Amino acid sequence: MADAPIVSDAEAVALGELEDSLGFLLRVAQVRSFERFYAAFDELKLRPGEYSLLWLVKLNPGVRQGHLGDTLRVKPAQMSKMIRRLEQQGRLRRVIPDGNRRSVLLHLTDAGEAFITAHHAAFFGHDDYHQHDLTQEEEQQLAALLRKYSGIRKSGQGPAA
Amino acid sequence: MADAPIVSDAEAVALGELEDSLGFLLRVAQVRSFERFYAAFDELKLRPGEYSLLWLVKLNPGVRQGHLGDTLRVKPAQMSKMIRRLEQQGRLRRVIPDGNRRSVLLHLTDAGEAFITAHHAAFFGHDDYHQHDLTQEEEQQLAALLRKYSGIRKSGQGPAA
DNA sequence: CGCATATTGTTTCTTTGTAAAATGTTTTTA
DNA sequence: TAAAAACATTTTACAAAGAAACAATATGCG
Repeated sequence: MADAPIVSDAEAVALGELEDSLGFLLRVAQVRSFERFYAAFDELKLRPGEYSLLWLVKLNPGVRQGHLGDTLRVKPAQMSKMIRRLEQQGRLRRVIPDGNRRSVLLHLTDAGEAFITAHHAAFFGHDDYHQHDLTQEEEQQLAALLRKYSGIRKSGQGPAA
Repeated sequence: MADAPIVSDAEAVALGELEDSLGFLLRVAQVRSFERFYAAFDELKLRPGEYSLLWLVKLNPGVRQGHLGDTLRVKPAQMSKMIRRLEQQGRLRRVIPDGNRRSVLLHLTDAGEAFITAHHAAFFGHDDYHQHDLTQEEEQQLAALLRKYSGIRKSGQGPAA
């Protein structure tokens, strides 16, 4: 069912200009992405944002919680819940620094490190959870266009000017 | 604030391979799309799915509610609420056909037609609510790649085979 | 210093979305 | 032609997401 066609074969609904609407297409693509994610990671009880969050903590040890939330586009209230959950799972450690005791700095536990390593290939690798029909080149094109649409710059690359 | 950079200028969070993750990029792009939508249509009290739904009813008068839900990837329960809301707004008419009295067929009211016409340009046109930096060619490329990712075929175009 | 303002996260409350059961209708089949 | 199964939508109950108020800490300024 995950790969069933969007419209029934019987009588398709005419889309008209909606076929070219980025808002519509982005929503449909994300629903499809979630379906594929859950199909792949269901047994792990992994939620969509969790691996990404842990991944960023690994790459940026001691990052501040709010700063991470800005990056992942997760609102503070939700961030709070996610962090507590990951802490209870024993994958994340919260540190209140003496320098600024309002803030929370994040570190992976050993279990967190192990988790990231164990599922790196499933999340990022060629047996990626995205079972789409894009060629590797198309996938890279799509990623580049989404970054531009969202205003995300690749690491090395500064502003266009 | 809608166009503020994703990460603070101060110290960017390293993304690593997440920069190329379609799952992550699709989510960020959709959040950005919603921000832009609300910025443009706030005063209208228009919700993201409503214009699309009315648009499809205009193009497919008498379409069945469930069939429309499949197309828009909206679950039945939510579909029910959206339809009732649009009916109360006086833009949509629900018709129970004699042929199959389980189903609900949808038609626009005159007010619904007028609404679609009035905001067509804002939703689809060149003064589109998407204030992105893509060229027109890039926008079409992005739309095509999203369709392929999602398994949506453009109207004229049958299966690849 | 001492009060006003800003920062950073958390808690609470409301809204939105989903899953499961219920309702009413149609089709199948024994 | 009843009983059973399938279908299309709605209702209900629950879970996830968002907004606004709250608590704690830090900074600026008289």
